[in-house]
Amino acid sequence: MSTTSPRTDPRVLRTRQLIRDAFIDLLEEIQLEKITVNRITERATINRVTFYLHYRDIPEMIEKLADDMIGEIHAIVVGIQNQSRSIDMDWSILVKMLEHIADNSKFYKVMLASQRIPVFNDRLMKLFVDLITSRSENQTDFPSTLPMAVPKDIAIWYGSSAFIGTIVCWLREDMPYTPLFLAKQLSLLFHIQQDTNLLIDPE
Amino acid sequence: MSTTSPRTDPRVLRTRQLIRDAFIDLLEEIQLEKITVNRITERATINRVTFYLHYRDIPEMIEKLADDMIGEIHAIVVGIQNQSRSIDMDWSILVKMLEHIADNSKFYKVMLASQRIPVFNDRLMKLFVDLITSRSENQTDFPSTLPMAVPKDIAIWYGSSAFIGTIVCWLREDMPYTPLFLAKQLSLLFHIQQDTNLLIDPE
DNA sequence: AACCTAATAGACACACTGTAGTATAATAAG
DNA sequence: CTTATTATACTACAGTGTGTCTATTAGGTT
Repeated sequence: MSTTSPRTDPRVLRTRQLIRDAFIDLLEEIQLEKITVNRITERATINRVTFYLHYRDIPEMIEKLADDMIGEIHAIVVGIQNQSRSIDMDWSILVKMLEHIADNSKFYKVMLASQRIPVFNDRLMKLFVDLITSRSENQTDFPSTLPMAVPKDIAIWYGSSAFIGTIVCWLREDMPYTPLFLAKQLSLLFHIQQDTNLLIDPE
Repeated sequence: MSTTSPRTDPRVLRTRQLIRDAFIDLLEEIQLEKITVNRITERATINRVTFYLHYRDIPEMIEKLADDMIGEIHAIVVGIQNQSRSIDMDWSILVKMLEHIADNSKFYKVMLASQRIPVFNDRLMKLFVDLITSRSENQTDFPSTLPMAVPKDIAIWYGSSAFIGTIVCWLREDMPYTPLFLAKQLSLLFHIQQDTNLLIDPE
């Protein structure tokens, strides 16, 4: 994303970090609607015009911030997928994800839990949907016939929403459980759903 | 909420309806950030100052709109809870809820699915959390011991998020299933989770 | 040292906000 | 029927935020 080679000027990185920190800071204090470019640059101790050298406006800046953070999670996912193809691949992914969120809890809390940034939620949702979809496709040991059959897309909506929603609640309550414990519970709840139901394709 | 006796002046109701319709209309077309009082009143064919006679600003207006709509859902819930105390009480509630959402799909789609309004999501979430919480308390036929035990709060987070998230996805895809069918699937997925797990209290 | 580029400073036109004062029409109360 | 109240309309204005421009300073790279 933005951590690639073409951007090496330390001044640019410094400014972006200042803007990011100022924004997250403000997001903890005031409503998103009340946050202005004025306030951000004032808090970041940079010139207002400098902001426009990096982002067109606040929504675009938010999008870029989301890009970066989702990029980091994505790197975790593909990293684990490459290093181990074992049965509990998705389990390790979940733990690493929650640890990453815990490490950046201030960021995630405002972007996801306190002042909700829809773009950010969307990106995470897509990530989970893709993950669960590919997981169910690679799954050959599927229970074939059961009394109840839930359309695949509904089951995926259900599972993905449940994951993200639970993480959001966990962040809101200031992470009362360890990432490892929560990952265990989520895994438990999710696999019950997956294994008990026959997922049928909508077509 | 606002449908009570003290407010009978038809002019007030008319103005509020105009504002509401204009807002939902705009929300379908442009980003929430770009919506101004100017645009709303222009679209509503009312004077800009009139807006301020009803709401302090746009966030407050959104909050009031959410109040009204959540009030309607709440009325559905308590209505059914009073008329029937049967085993499938929560099932009837779910169907009626989804039917209500389908009836007001334009409103729900923008407020919940396309342009996310966090306040609205929060209210719905609280409603579901309360519903599931009271449901699990009144449940005497609980499975007592099972190999896995998930803390009650996590299970409630999981279930509530799953419900709302699934409804949101359903709205985004323009309701590809009937309310009745979706209610059935949600009920299925949810009861598997509830009945298979021993929910333990955090204390 | 010379060169490039980021960041700053000040200014500008423009849009939106929030509030004030006044006027008009409809409703409610006597 | 008359009067008080309420909702809305219209105009105006000061304050603030936006986005852009130009010229200048400072930092980093070679």
